[in-house]
Amino acid sequence: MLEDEYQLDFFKNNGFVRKQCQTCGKFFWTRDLDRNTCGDAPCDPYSFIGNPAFSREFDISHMREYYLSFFEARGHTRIDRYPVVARWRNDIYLTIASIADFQPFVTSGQVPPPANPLTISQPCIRLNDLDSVGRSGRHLTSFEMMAHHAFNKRDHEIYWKEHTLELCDELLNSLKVDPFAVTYKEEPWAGGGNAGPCVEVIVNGLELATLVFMDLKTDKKGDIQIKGETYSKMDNYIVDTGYGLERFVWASKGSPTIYDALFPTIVNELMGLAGIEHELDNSDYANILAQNARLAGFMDVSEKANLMELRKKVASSIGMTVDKLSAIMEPVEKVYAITDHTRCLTFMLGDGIIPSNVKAGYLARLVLRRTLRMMHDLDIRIPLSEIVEMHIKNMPEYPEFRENFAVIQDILESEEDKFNATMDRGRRIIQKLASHFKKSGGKIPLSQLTELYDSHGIPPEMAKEVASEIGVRVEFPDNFYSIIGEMHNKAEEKEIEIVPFADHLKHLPKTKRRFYDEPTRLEFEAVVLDVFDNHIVLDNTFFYAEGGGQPADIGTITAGYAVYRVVDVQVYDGVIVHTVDNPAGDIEIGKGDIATGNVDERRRMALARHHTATHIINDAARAVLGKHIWQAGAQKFEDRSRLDLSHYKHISPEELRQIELLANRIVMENKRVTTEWMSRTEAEQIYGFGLYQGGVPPGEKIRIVKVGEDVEACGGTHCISTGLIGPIKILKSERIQDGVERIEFAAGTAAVRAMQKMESLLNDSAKTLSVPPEHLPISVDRFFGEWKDLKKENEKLKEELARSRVYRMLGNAFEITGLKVIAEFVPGADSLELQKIAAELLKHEEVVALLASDFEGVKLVTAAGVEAVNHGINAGNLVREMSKVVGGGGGGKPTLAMGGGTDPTRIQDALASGIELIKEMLCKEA
RNA sequence: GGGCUCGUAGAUCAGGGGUAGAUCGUUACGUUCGCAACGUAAAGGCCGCGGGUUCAAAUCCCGCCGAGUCCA
Repeated sequence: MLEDEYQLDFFKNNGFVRKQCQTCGKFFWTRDLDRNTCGDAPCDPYSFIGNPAFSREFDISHMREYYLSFFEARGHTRIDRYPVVARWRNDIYLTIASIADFQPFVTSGQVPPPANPLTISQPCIRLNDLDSVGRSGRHLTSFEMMAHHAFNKRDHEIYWKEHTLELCDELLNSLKVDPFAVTYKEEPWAGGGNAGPCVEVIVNGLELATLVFMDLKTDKKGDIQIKGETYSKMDNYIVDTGYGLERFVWASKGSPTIYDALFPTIVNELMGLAGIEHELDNSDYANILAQNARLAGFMDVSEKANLMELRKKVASSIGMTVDKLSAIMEPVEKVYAITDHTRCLTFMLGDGIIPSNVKAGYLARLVLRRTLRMMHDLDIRIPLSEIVEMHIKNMPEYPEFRENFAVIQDILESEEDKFNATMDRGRRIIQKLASHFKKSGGKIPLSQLTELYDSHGIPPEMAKEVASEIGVRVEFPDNFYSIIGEMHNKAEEKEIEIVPFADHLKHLPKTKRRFYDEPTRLEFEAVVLDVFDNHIVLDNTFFYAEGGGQPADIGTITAGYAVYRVVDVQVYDGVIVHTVDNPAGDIEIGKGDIATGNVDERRRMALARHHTATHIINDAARAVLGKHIWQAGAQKFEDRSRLDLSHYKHISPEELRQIELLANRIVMENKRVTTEWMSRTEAEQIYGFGLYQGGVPPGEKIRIVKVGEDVEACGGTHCISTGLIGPIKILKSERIQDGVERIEFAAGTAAVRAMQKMESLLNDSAKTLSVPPEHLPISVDRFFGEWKDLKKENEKLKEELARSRVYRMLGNAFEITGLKVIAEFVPGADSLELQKIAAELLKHEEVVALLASDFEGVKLVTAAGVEAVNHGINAGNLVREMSKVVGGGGGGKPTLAMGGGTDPTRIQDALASGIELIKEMLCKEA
């Protein structure tokens, strides 16, 4: 990045000089002529700990208010925060910065900002440095990014670099920050497809703010190179600032760690529960923490090796052994992490994330389980919800969290139960595995540990703990978790979506979608703009193109005498392509022809009914289950529709009935369904982000569909009033992911058909049992019970029969060299019967039995008593040879074996060959 | 969205082509004034569902349903 970018009048007029850092070589601006380092870690240490950077202390809410009103007083409009779950975006799950609120449509210039310039304090969540949280003294998973933004265009500039720096300097001055302690470090910024010059604002070793001047976008033909990417100037350029609220509070207090500055009461409460004496008044103790935070500022402590390094440095600087220091620090660090993580969870759950094993929900569970594990380590035995409640009380400026607390508590409880169940299961698995390895005398190999973690969620630390109780050693490398990461990264390949026939579409104008203006019209005329293969593009159309989980319309396109059946309709960048079915060959329609389109009414109505019904079910589910309900996906069909909802437990049959009833009431109220096009920003401000149930549509204007209480951004076709939907019948619900429930339902004719189908299922079943349908449950129960009883009785009888047959067979037995040989054909006996007989015969040690039946082909069972086996008889070999005779195979143990074949006419031959074989076996033995 | 593991008695699990098992729990009997403990015995299984391979499937293969877990 060019040096010129930073040559500002602000610096020159305010006595700043540009210097190069002696340590890191980066350039920075300072008023202090004697300064030689940039002020940032690791070049300079923290100097605000025990020595606050501001003239007075601020807590979070006062600091936030101070900042926002400061910028309000300087011409900025204050706007409300956005949720921490980035529902308006499909590229990230969590809001990671204030600018994320305005990406992509505001930053790209497509949509005007809600205000300009504006100021906001945006709660953000970043989980990148999870391992450093608690250890470094400064890392947080959740923080508020205070910001002021100005969105400039080439022809309309609000303000740019000069004023941004003026404002920053003025803010710091107003807080009585020593002007000589402030440095502005030059640091080019790039990320998310944009880049620009950037200034980091550092006070007393702590980076308090980042001022980004975003004016570049990635462009393969661009002439500006940064970090291997080429960029070009944008037409719009954006002031993107980020002031760390929590860091401001920390700097104002000068406490040893940021956690003690932010939530002292919660930290103290948890320290107490963990049995730690957290006396910050004790100067020795405070010094350990302060020294730890100062030195941690220099390094990345997420890795174990670095953490050890940190311990050594801190230990030597305060004259303590590493072991003793670790013993003090580890529990303290865990309390800090728990405090931080629970605030993160408060934001996540408060904003409606449902813990799950996918997407944002997985991130919530990740944080949640880390927290539970640490609480377990410290033996803190209070429900998670109690800590979350402390945070909620601490944040009165977020009343929505208190309102949602009942649901949050419920979620946390069920998550704790799930976690405990997983850990119990895990413990048993390890115990089993460990005792297996104890027998073989080895230790548990790494491959087993990775599988344990990957498949069962058992962390290696726990495996080690449990295995050592049994006396089996477990070792795993420090980079265990990165090994897991690599295991999963291998099969990572992204498919690039190719727009087919892009060449044809390039020059075509966007198709006019007339089904929005006249939702009930189905016949229309249009000019043919292009025809290629079996695709037709018109200048306007009433055919709905597949989108928003609604399949395409079908129908016909007619030109002259030629009629074509439309089988698919897709939209590519605004151009609607009708695909027709033409087995005959060439399409006899050309560019410029006038064509008539006819949309199939039956299908259109069926899809519209299901679409409007989907909104109603969504609304009804929210009313019955709670405000956390969010659409996680939807698909409409002609005969049914399905809707995936975020919910943390199973929808009970009773809840399902309530949802169904409520949905049908909304139908019967026959409410008007209204649609209007609105500016995105306005719509978001009026209706909130609940609009984006079905995803985020592009563009400045979005279509708002209101169905009763439900308001969504939606591009689908709808019934004009709810009464037209007809009945709504829920068909089933299933859990498609943890935290996501799917409801399948039918509307209108499809609902009637579905009910008829269920009715006939019932009637058919009832008919088989000759009972009325209402008796089915009782009758089925009775029949099943009787069937079980009969099965048992049958088995008993077979055993009895076997016993009685045995007497007869023993009488028929003939002798071969001292052994009693039985060769019998038992007509109709199944394999189990023969086995029972054989088992009975086996009680006689000198018996050799060959049993055959003609059940389903041929079944054979052979048995040899102990004495017979000693004489060289092998039942397995006998049955194998006999089975060959009847065209099959068999095998088993020397004492008892089974086999069979397909040719019943040769049963006697098989028995004869068995007898021969017995003779041979005895000869061999003799 | 992708990967992996698992569905067997009321519970926890073993078995992994050839007569379905263990432990706990349940019931009965014995011992006891009674209980606990102990002893003896019994009851309790569509081996998740549906196909396929095989003489034979709880076991192998395919599909579905259900549960768990890791990664993005």
